[in-house]
Amino acid sequence: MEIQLDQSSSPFNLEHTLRCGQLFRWEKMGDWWYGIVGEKVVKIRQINDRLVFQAFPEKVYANFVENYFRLDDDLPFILSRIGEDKHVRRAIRCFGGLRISRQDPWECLISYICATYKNIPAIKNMILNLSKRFGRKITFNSHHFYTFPKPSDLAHASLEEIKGCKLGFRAVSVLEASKIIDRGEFRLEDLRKMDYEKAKHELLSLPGVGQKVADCVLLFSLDKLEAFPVDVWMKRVILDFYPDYFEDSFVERVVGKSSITPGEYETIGSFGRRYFGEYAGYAQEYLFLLSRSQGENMNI
DNA sequence: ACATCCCCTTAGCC
DNA sequence: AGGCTAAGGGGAT
Repeated sequence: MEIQLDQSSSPFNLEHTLRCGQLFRWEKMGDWWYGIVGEKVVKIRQINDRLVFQAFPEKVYANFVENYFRLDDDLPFILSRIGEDKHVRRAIRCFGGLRISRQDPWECLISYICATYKNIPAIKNMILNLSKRFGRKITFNSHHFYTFPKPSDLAHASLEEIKGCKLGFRAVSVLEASKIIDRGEFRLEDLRKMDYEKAKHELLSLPGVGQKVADCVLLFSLDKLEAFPVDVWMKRVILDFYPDYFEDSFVERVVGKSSITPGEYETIGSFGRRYFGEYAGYAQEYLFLLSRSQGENMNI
């Protein structure tokens, strides 16, 4: 199957989208990207304006790919809004066509609980371990892939089994959150129809979910494009590019710290939403990629 | 080689 | 209330 893109009305860059650190389940082999999405392996490549894809064991159609990569977002409009800022405009020139993905909320939640205080290669490794141990094996093009475990798979695992996937202290949060989701006490899909603030408040009640994890889940899986995740990279970028929007004492206090308090997180996050508007999450992704590429430490 | 720091932070303690 | 600290283990320097 393939999708014909119109780069002027609907720009898309597969490479930037898969390399920007929002997704942990994609790997490039030769000219093709292979990813595990739900119960399927998806193989995809972009050749100029063509997106060519194939899935196994079940087929997927254009609407599946369009939904996953949010090709329904009006990207030219979004970029014109956030691109009023000169730093974001520079990021857009470098990484135009980057899109936020629409992930499965359950997988996204567990992935970002695992992401706590970890670098991206290590996060990928933990998720692969969980999937090998608790997911389903799919062999395609003579490569082995493993689907992401379902809530009941993790909820009924022992703490030791989950720790065996190299999750460290995150294992307790992953197990407890899985039990809550599996028992039906927390319905992730219900968050989609709530506003950003309410949905975030709900997510914060889950173990292992702080503001950063909540914002990532809301942005990458629940259509809250105003979510503005603040990690150490984003803290640096914001204080570096926009110091005049904060009190001098705030900048002085926060700039040298490797971690930030919940209050400081809120200050930076609400600046992002106020300054960039309803598509703050898109601005965050462009700035995130820019900050990481500048240091040349693209350990993604 | 090898030590040391860092990591898309959270939660528990005081 | 808010500052301090511990918590896997792998990657980067």
